[in-house]
Formats: sequence, C-alpha cells, structure tokens
Amino acid sequence: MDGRDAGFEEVQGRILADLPDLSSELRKAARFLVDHPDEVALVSMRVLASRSEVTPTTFVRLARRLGFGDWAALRKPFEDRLRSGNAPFAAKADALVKRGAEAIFAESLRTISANLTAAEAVNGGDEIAKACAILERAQRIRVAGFRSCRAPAHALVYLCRMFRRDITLLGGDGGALEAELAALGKREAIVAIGFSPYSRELGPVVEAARRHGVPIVAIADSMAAPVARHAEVTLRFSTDSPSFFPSVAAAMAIVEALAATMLARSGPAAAERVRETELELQAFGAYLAE
Amino acid sequence: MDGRDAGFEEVQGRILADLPDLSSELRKAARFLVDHPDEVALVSMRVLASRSEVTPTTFVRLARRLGFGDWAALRKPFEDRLRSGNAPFAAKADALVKRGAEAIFAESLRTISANLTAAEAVNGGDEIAKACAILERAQRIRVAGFRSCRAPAHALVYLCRMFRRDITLLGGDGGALEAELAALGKREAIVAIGFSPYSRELGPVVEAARRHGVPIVAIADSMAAPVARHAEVTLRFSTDSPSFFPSVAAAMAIVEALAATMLARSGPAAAERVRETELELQAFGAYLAE
DNA sequence: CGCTCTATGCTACGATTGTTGCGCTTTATC
DNA sequence: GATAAAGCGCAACAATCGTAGCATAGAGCG
Repeated sequence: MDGRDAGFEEVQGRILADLPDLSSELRKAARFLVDHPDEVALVSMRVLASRSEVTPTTFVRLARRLGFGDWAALRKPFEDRLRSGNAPFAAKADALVKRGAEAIFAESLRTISANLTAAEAVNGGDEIAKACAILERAQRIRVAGFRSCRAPAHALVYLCRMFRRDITLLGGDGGALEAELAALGKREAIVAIGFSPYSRELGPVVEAARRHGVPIVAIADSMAAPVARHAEVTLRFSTDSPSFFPSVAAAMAIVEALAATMLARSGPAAAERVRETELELQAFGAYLAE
Repeated sequence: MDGRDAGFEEVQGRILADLPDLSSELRKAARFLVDHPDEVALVSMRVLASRSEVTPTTFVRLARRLGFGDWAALRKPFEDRLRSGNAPFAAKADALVKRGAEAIFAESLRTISANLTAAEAVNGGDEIAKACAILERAQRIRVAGFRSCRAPAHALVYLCRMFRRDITLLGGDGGALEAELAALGKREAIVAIGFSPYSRELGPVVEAARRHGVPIVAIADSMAAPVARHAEVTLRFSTDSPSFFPSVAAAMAIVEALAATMLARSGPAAAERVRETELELQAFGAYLAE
C-alpha cells in the first residue's frame, strides 16, 4: 500500500502515535524499533526478534499494522537514515566541528567520560574491597553530601535502601545535622562525599566521626581533601568539566558502582531482598503501567 | 577467522594500500567498497556485485585476499561504522562473564562510560539548542524527577539556581505535587526526567503540562517513554549497567552538560551572576577554609 | 456456559543469502 | 608454441532469510 518512501522522522512519529493502541508483543517490537534504529537497518529480522524477545512473525505483523505492505517497506526508512547525507555519522562530525554554544554539550560529555576512565584507573580493587568491608560491618550507615554532592549522596542512600534498611542521609531537614551527629552510634559508619571547595558542613561530620570512633569512607576529589585525611578509605573521582561547574557525574558513577559491588558481595540473599523491594514498589503502584 | 575486530579506518587503509596490487576485478570491487561504504553495510553481496559490475564471488575472494576469513568479517567494520553507540549487547555479554565481586566496580564504570558516548552520539546539536531555547523562553522552570531520578533532578535545579532564580523542584514536600501542578503558569516550562519503569508521579505531571499548554523537555531512556511522547524535545540517555540497578549517571552528565550549555548561551551577564552567587556563598562561610 | 474474535507461537515453504568446486580464459614462463 | 599458473564466471550447495498458514490460548460478549 503506502508504497512510496516515507521519511524516518515520519515513520517514527507514526510508530509513537500508534504505540498506546498496540498489543503487548507488537508494542515490544515497536519500542525496539525506536530505541535501536541502527540495528533495524543492519541486522536480520530474526536477530532483532531475539534481541527484543519477540517472535520474528511479530515484526511482519507490525509492518502490516503500521500500514506497510512489507517488512522491507518498514525497514527502508531505517536504511535510508544511515545512508550518507543525514547519517548520525554526519551529525557526529558536525558536533566535533560545531563551535557554537551547543558544542559545550558534547564537550562536557566527553570530559565526563574521561573522568570515568580516570576513576576506574585510580580506584584499585583494594580500596573497593576495604570500603565494602567497612560498610558491611557497620550496623548503620550515614551518608553525608552537601550542595552539589547532595545528588550522589541521595542516590547512594536510595540504592542501598533496596537491600538494607539501616542507611540514612545526614542533614535531611533544616538544622537537624548536629542532633543527628550527637546520636552517632559506636558501630556505625559514615560515607562522606565532597570536592574542593569543601562544604562547611563536612567539618562537624568528620569531627563527630573522630570523637565517636566511627570509620569514614570518603568519596573525594583528592587524597588531600579534609574529609579524606581522616578517612579509612578514599575513593577518588575527578570533577573536570569544560564549563564553570565542576561535574559530580563521576561521583555519581562511583556511588552506583559501589552499591552494585556491595550487592554482589552480599550474596543471593541480598539480591532476593532487592527483588522483593522492587515487587513491593510495583504492587504499591509506584510505576506507570506500560 | 581473522579474529579481532578491526576499525573501519584501519580496514580502509589496508584496502587502499593493497589497491594497486589487485587484479582488475578485485580492484573494481575494492574501489566500490571505499566509494560506497554505506551500501556495503546495508545491502547484500549480490546487489553490491551487480552495482559494481562484478560477480558475487569476487567479493568473497576480496575478503580472503585482504586477510579476512569471511565476507562477514570484512563487512563488519562497515556495519559498526554506522552504529551510533547503543551497545545493549556488549553490556549484556559483559554481565554473563562476571568475575569476582570487586570486578563489578570497574565494569560498572566502563559501562557507564559507554552510556556517555552513546548519549553524545544520540543527542545531536539540534535537540540541545531546541531544549535551551524552550527553557530560556520560560518564565519559570519546573523540574520533575522521582525515585532514582530525583538525584539528577535535584542537580539540575541546584546548577540552574546559580544563574536564574526561577527554577524549582516538583514534589518537594510530601503530597504537595498536585497543588504545585494546579498552579502551573502559562509561560512556564517543565523538565521531566525518567526511565523505564516510569514513576507513577510522572503521569500527573505530563497531564498538567498538556492542560496548561506548557512545553516539556524530556530527559528519558527512550523516545517511546510516556514522558517523551508529549515532549517538545527529548534528550536521551542509556541506563545500561552490569548490575541489578539501572544507572542514572548518564542522566546526571546530561543534566550537567545542559546547564553548562544554557549558561554558555546566556552570555557574559549570566556568567557574572554565577560568579556573584559563588562569592556570596563563600562570604557566607559555606566552604571550609583550605 | 459456549461462542467469537483477536493475539500469539510454531512450523513449513519458497526465495535469497554467502560460499564452493569446476571449467574456461588469459597471462606468464621456458 | 607448449605448459603451468592465475583470474574469473557459472552453477549448485547448505544455510538463512522473510513470509504464510495453522493451532492454540485467552479475552469479551451473549
């Protein structure tokens, strides 16, 4: 039918428009099309099917459902998209050359990526293992992170809550910080996240830790960071960025990797707890139905 | 099989180097490869053959002659050249080969780094400019991000506060979300961050946006995300991770890059505002003296 | 309950894929 | 000028491709 060649944007728009009305299998297939447009043009239907966990037939039916006579017809705009001209290849080259204000976007991402590889290089397996050991031994974990470091601190608490209840974010509500620190228990541990210039609130935190003899796991930009000097272990990250703002994305990555490592070390029981938590969230209606 | 995967540039170089020594038919085929690299990846050998006026067999012989075991092996770098960056396959394969518990740390960082390059590839210059334009035009910006996406949402608000006052985080205090949405102004804009499975709270947000005719800038893992379907622009990020937890580090990086781009576009006046804010923080005693 | 209709998976079919072996033609060598 | 070697096309191969047909499962309705 629809015969003539449709532009990729047009086809993608049609798919997105029809998406809610599709059946579950057709929707899975359609989602895969918009999520992996490159693969659609490059590999066979059967490969697409196995990757998207759908039967090959579904793609034929999807093509028909969208008004194409053929799978080849639906696939064609995906191929044309890759042909020289408006290819993402050209876009990539553009991004490299583009000198406008938008260039800083790509530059930022590239710099942050470099920060990540640096983090991988500088944080050997020993530090990770040591940090995990400290945190596993602790009865309760307190996480400190202020200003821009509040985001990774929040993320660490959120992730670890998935498999242990006894982890809290320090300085949650206004002015409660000192009270929380006074209540520090002996068998607890502190994770302190920060980079230069260091937030003032970190001062009381490390001081309280020393007074109560509580170990500190630092996540900082330097071994010379005030928070790192009194820490048992320090995981380092770099905040390099082409812009005025230092980047905490690398700290974010470290936090995620740390949580993943702790989970992996905790064995299948903890993993099961995560699954349960997830199921409970689902039953709670925390997520939108797909 | 020639084993390792060769980069496209490398293969092209090898072809050009061998070109003079090839026989007439092989040379015709080889020339076609370097002249039409897109087609090599997109169509079958027989089509290639008829277009370059050569027999299909010649391509097989050419592959062998160049040191590849297969036509598929020679063709592979041509395919990879067209792939943007999405590597859901590599990540899954990595997960299968998981080694010690600590190895997952380095693996996480590497996967997240791949997510970043994918984000750079998939977010062309147009989307960034469009997103910035929308946000600059808005009188006020509301940022929505829930659960694990709260961290990047928080970061975006924090960063933008440095150079404009009129940006707020949605759903701050318990249950206030609906009230905030009811008060949505006409000339505002919404930034919505989310990935699958999508938080339930995003539903009311996009609905309110549509009702008030407020534009949405989505930061999501798919064009098919419910929040992306009603968005003016969508910046995409990937949440691939070797562990159970999806990663929001790439979203974090996008948020930082977006803030940096907005600042760069706003000219020196905004940059001056940032400097002032920073100075005020310092005078306030927000930072520890080094 | 029984019936219909849609959604989905399975199997098989013809077409097309990349590859091979054979034979013809051309080129180089003595 | 004979002979070996290499380049090349043709036809046939198994494998894989996209597709059609049928069977089953489940939802919706009377």
